[in-house]
Amino acid sequence: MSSPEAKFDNALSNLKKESYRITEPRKALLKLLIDSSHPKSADDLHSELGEKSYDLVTVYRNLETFEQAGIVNRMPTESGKSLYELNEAQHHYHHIICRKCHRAEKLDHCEVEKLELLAKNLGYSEVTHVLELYGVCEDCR
Amino acid sequence: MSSPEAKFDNALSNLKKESYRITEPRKALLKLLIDSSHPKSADDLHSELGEKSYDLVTVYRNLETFEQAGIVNRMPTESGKSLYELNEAQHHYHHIICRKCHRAEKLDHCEVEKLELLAKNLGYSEVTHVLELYGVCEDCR
DNA sequence: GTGGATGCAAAGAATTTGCAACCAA
DNA sequence: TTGGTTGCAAATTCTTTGCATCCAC
Repeated sequence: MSSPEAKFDNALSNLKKESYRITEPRKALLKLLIDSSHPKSADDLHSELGEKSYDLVTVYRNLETFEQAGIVNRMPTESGKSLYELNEAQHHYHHIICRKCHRAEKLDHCEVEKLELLAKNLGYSEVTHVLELYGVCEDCR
Repeated sequence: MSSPEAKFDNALSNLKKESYRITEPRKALLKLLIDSSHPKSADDLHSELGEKSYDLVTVYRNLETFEQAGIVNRMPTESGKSLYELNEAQHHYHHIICRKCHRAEKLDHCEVEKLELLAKNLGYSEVTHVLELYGVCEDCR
């Protein structure tokens, strides 16, 4: 588990590796993502940056850039909007998302390897998966 | 494993149980869903009904009704649109979806019970999950 | 200086809502 | 008959695109 500073530097070097530029909006977004305890939507991130600071379009474009640089993961949700979180390559996990308040909480463990193997045996390549659990949290009940 | 006719009758009785009415568009949609070998989008279903037969809005509204009656499952996908499939309570499975042609194929097995238990222990109720695998199929490679 | 990045406006795609006409029970 | 259902139009929500300006390298 690395420090926020290390994560930040690591993300910057990933960007440089793909010859993306280091800009103010990108640095601000990265810091936010690194400090996030749970996955957030483009809109959440935009609000947290301060509505007027950078355009929502810039947030979307950079999240896409980050995804391509392997810095963040995008996960589509039941509600139709996507959430983004830092890609912590070390360990793979999923979330339980509250249907009411939409907060997401990490769940360690992932047992999907068997299914991925099955898919590969069926002839699929570049296999990945999206797994999210939904429920109603104590506070919302 | 029940026959298409049995599935149809079963779906109708589910609708009646919740005092939803049996209408032509609903019957047509149910038949389509029962005959579907893979999950489909609202738009797919609308096209297959014949563009002009029933309104796309009606398809959306009825898919939502079906979901509430427990007749279909809705699954959000990577691309942002949702797919619908008949809810076959007997056995639970997931799909591998091709990133190029978007066809979905069933995968038997599901090992997510452990994660659901974890979520319940964290205080969540009504826990369900969405799991989809993505890859590129042989034909698209 | 030059090509990638940004902001603003506008377009797009999927889905939802309002309301009058309609029809299943 | 009457309240659920439908169709049409329009609104919403999330996300993407076009284009002129700007700035990181």
